[in-house]
Amino acid sequence: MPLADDLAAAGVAAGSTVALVVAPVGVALAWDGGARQLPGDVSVLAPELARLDVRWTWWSARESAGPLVAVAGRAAGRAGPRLRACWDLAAVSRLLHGTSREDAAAVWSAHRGLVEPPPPRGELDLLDLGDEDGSAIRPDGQLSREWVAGGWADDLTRALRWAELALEVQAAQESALRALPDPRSEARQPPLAVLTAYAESGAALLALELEHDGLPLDRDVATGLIGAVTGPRPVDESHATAQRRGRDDAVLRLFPDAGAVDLRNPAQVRVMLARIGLDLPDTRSWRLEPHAASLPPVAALLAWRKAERLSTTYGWSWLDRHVGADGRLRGRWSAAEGAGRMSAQAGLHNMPAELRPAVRADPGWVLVRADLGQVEPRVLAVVSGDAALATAAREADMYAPVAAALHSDRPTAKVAVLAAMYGQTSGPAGAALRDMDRAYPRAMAYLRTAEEAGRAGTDLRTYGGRLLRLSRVRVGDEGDMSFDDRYPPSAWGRFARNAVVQGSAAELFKAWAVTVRAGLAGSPGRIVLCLHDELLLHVPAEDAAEVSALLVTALQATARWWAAGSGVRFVADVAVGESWAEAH
DNA sequence: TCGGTCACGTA
DNA sequence: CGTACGTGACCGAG
Repeated sequence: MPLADDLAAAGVAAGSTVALVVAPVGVALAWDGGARQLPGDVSVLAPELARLDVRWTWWSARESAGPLVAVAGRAAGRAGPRLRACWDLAAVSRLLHGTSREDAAAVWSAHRGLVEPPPPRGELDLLDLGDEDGSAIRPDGQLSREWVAGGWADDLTRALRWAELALEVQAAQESALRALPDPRSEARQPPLAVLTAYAESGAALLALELEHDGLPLDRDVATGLIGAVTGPRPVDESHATAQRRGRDDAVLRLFPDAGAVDLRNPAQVRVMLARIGLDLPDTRSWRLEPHAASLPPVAALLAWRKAERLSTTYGWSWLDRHVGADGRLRGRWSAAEGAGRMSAQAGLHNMPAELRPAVRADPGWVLVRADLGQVEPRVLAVVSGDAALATAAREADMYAPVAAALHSDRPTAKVAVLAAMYGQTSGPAGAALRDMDRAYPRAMAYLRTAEEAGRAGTDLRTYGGRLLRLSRVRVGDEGDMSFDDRYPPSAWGRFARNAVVQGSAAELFKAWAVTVRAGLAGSPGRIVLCLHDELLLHVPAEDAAEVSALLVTALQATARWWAAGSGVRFVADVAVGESWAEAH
């Protein structure tokens, strides 16, 4: 009997939650009131699984969906069935509990309210096993270290137990999310936090697909761009050294007595600059910029820095390490980092704009780019419930009405809004900030509340329910506090003020992205890059118009539930081109 | 070999 | 002295 019919007969309704565990020997499914063991290779089972209309629950997309994503692309072809709705316990755990780890041990301990155990290491230590007796849960309530290390994969009976535990965690996570207050001015079902869990789970799956599919990059174009800055690809190490020397000398010649100054050593550069009369606290480019016009050596140094950046971070070794033979740039993706933004390695998120011409569609395909306009101030209008700011956010350009309300010009209005969200304390925004307080009191109060929570060490949640852990741990008995080591106390307030806006915007963005992904089902087009407020899609040329429309309708559909009742409008700018640069 | 600092790319 | 992120070169401690 086909699996779909089997599950239907077993009472699994469309859209219901089914836990999925993928083991080498087969697949285990568990749902409320039933279970199945499906022996066999996942590559054979994958297409049928992908066609089922259920919400897959897995410990993490990487563990369970990884094999399916790899198989679906290969076996089913580019337009084959894709996994649909899911519930990613690791992603939701990060949302609900504000933890950073995604291993099952951390997910489980957060679920049971236990101390987070040490992260699993590569190899099992006998000491780890303690008095484990082979069962999944230890006497102390933690997950078995053996199971966490992959012991669930030994046979289908264990895989099924692993699926049943996933089902338990899912139910607890969902009811905890349902218990959170719905922040929308028009509360609806399902609650916003549950919808956010769906989106965060989908984003974790999307992250895996981004890793698998890669970003199309034309090696020849990239070679031309890099070569124009650094010279031709060096044939050996001495050639590379000579190229570097040539670039260095062109700068050093312009400084008197520069001699053997190492341009890569900021201390030496600072001394060198002092000799031409520039006494600066550091040598950062924004400090040098004002002197570039009057001092040719400084202009040369800044140009050198740009070239050096390209040759070290985005040069030949970058190309060799991260671009595959198939012309795809691949790096590891994370669906939620810190405040909740996606992040990516291999330079995918910080590639210099000069290299964008190298991001090129395959022949017969195009890149469709869409970015959200003024997303953070619009998000602030939604999350703070500020009626006046929401009215401004009904416009395509919301800074125009803000400028009118502040009796200022548009640039000043923009700086004032950004300054409020980012916690800027100095500069020319001061007066405009006081006007902001008068015009948008609820938005400003919302930000101030977040800042005070940051300073006081009180946990916060984003609009979608992401826990921002701001509480400080008491370290010594003298009461010295240590928060996250990254932040000095002076920055805690600014961090929190920004995190509630940036994190909520990231939730909207991911909800949009997974809606777009769903809209691409059955077509060969793919999302190939997520960049905080920008999506880049690789699609057949003949699909360009349809996909462009999808990007807009998906945003409207997302905003309907995300910003329900706020009146805030979200806008996207869409463009099509052969390259990323052209699609701007 | 490691962590800290500086620097800089993107949003 | 606006926030977030990832990356690489250099330095000094171990």
